[in-house]
Amino acid sequence: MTAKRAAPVTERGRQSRQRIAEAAERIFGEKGYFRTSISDITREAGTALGTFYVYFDSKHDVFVEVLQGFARLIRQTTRAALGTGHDRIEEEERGFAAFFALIDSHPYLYRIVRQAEFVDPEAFRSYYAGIVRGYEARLRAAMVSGEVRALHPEALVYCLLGIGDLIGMRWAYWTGKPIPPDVFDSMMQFIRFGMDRRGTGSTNGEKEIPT
Amino acid sequence: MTAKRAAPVTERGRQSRQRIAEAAERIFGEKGYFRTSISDITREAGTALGTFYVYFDSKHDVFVEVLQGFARLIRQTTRAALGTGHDRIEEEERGFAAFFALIDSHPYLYRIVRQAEFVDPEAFRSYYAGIVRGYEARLRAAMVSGEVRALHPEALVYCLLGIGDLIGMRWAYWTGKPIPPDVFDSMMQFIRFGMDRRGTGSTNGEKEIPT
Amino acid sequence: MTAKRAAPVTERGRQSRQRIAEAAERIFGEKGYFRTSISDITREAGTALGTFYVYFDSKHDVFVEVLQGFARLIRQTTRAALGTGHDRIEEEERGFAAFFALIDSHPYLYRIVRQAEFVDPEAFRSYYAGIVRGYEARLRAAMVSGEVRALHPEALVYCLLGIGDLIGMRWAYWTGKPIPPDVFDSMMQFIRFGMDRRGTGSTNGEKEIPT
Amino acid sequence: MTAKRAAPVTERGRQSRQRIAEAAERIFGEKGYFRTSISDITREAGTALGTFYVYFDSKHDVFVEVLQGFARLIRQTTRAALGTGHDRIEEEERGFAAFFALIDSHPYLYRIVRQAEFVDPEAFRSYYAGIVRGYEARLRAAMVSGEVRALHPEALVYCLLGIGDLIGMRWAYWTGKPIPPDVFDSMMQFIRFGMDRRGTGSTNGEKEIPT
DNA sequence: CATGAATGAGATTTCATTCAT
DNA sequence: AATGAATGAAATCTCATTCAT
Repeated sequence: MTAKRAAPVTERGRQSRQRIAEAAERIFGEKGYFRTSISDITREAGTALGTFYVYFDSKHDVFVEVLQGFARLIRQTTRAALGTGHDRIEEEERGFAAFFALIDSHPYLYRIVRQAEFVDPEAFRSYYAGIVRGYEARLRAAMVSGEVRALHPEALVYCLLGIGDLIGMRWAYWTGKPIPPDVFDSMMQFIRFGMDRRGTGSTNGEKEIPT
Repeated sequence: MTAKRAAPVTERGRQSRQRIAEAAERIFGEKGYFRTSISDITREAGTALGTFYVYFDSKHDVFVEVLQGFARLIRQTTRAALGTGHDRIEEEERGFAAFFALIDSHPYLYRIVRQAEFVDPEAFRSYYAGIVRGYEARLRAAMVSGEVRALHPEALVYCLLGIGDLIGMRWAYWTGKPIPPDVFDSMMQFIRFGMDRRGTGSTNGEKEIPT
Repeated sequence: MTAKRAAPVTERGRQSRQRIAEAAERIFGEKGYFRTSISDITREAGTALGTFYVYFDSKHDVFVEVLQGFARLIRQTTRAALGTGHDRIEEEERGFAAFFALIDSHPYLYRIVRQAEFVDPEAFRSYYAGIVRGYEARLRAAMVSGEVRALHPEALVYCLLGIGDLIGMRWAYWTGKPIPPDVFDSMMQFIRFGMDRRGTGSTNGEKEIPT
Repeated sequence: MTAKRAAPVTERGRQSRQRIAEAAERIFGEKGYFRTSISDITREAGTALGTFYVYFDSKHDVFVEVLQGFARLIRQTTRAALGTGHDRIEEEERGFAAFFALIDSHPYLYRIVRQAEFVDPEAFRSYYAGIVRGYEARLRAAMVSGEVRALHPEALVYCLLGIGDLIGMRWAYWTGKPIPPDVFDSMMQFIRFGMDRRGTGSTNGEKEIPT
């Protein structure tokens, strides 16, 4: 889809393409998109410069591919956490834990997402849109079942994503280590009280939620 | 401070320098740091290319200056909201409102902050550190007075900043319009329940907060 | 050695690199290092500007390479004159003749050496050091065999190099023609009496030479 | 003569001009002509950039002035050594000693001369021509009186200048210290035997000197 | 006289991309 | 498929010089 160039047919070709894509991921993560040159990528990949253009049309092209790969990965990972908890809040907790574990094991990819906004705003928005869509649907369902309280479900999604983004940036990304448990607990406490309807029992006197 | 070049001595020089800094702010906001060239800036400022180097050492140099200017602005603005509410939560509300109004009137600056991470990670972190410091101190005070609940005050700060960041991105920055009231209300409800100790009365059995 | 850029792999690359190095030699000789621009060099070489940077890191880089090439050439040439004369003085004569012939056929290179001092003092000194080392060793040997007189062998070497430098500058380089025979004879007479122990027999009463 | 700009009329102007000329001398000596910018000079002089052009037409202009100042100085210094020795050789010795002392106290000026060749070949040659003229005349006189032997007086002058140049470069300029006595003695021994007719008594069978 | 702001031509360098082999 | 040489547009930065005050 992304690459207009012909997909490799031989096994050797497939390997070359993959080596380049993986090298791009590492270098983008290390130096950032704009400071990365094609020859940085091919040097890392151990191929000749020209080989890049056998498989990709441009630097932008490979960037988008890497970004989409990460979007897929993040969805798979968090989705895997679904259905494992007793209630919505527990699932949130597992989802966040899975997300942080992902950042931890793929710090480069995290950085790639953060800069995608400036490389290709369009791609960046659809990255978010893809995540938000499913997330919002699940929260709405939980609202219906009375587990979750929110005046504006999409706003709630962005609140949650924002929390994950910055806690992840501050502790996982900046320190290069796993999130400390007390930080995680503090964050989850905040989230639980913020969204859990039953946990607090306190919706008395509030404006009613628009469906 | 930032610029090693001599500060302008005459009024004319002062004006030129400012015209360039303001032009840089606009262009960085529009095109992003990496896609902006010095000659883009001077064209916008209406000066010759060389004039840029009379006042700044590099593109990076102006960028940091602009970033620091915004850091100052954001602190002034949010600080102005302090002491105007009856309690901590009300002050949070006013602080967030002030922040969103700021993004609204300076969308370029918002974008500049978001990309600072890739331009100069060091400057980006100190930008955050400067904001976090005061914020965290105020929250700790509110925890002492029993208004606010948090297991880990710094984590709470990053939760709140994350919410502001993404809600601001999604509604103020992406749409170019003020935050819709229902989004704002939903966000504030989430925050209020998340951090307000008294509103919920439910701190029973929790780990005690480290001072 | 000098260039950090990868050496050319194909024959075509080898030729391009050499064309550029040779063009640089000519232009440096004509206009001087500082007045030469990279595009002067590539224009002379008949390549695109960017091609220069495929093979060299900077103007300084080629310069040093050209200088080292000349150092090699000068050593080879003068060394070829060795062992052809009956005695040390005759060898000096042949050495000087060879040196002047070299200047004559490579006036550009001569100019490059003279300006190396200001381009790269370090490289300039090692150029001299390389020449002095062998020269001094040969003179010491001739002192042991009683052919040559000198209180301080290294000083003698610099005297001889100084003579060659300035006579070469005045007659070969400035006039663009071979050294006139009478000038050469006069110089050699001066040198012979200056250093030949047997020719004069007059070391009587002098401080003894430190071995 | 050199400066086409009006000579300063006030005392203040005279001082400004001199401060700039002296600053130029230092900076040219330190960084070399081509790496020196006008603003380097005025910064060192403690004046504004524009002030330079009140007194000089160009960088080249001030360079030539500095060079000529040194030419004057060197002639004065060596001439002062004349008439103080019993014979020509003794005068040579004093002349060389004076020259080396001069380099020692003005290392910058020495460097300026050496690079003049590449800044302004014309000025460089006349610098040499000015020195050679008087030098050669004195040697011819000494030849007539039978003190000195040379087949080609001008060649002898260049031999002597070459020796002074390189010995000065190697010991005075490179080391930044006075010439060691043994080096000086060795050099003078070489010169004495090389040119002194009486010291060796050996002009027998030589071609006669052209007057 | 002195100043310093302004200029713009020109130099160096990078790099995405094309292409012949 | 793979290579690496070649390209030239574009970006950054410097600096001699002019000029208004």
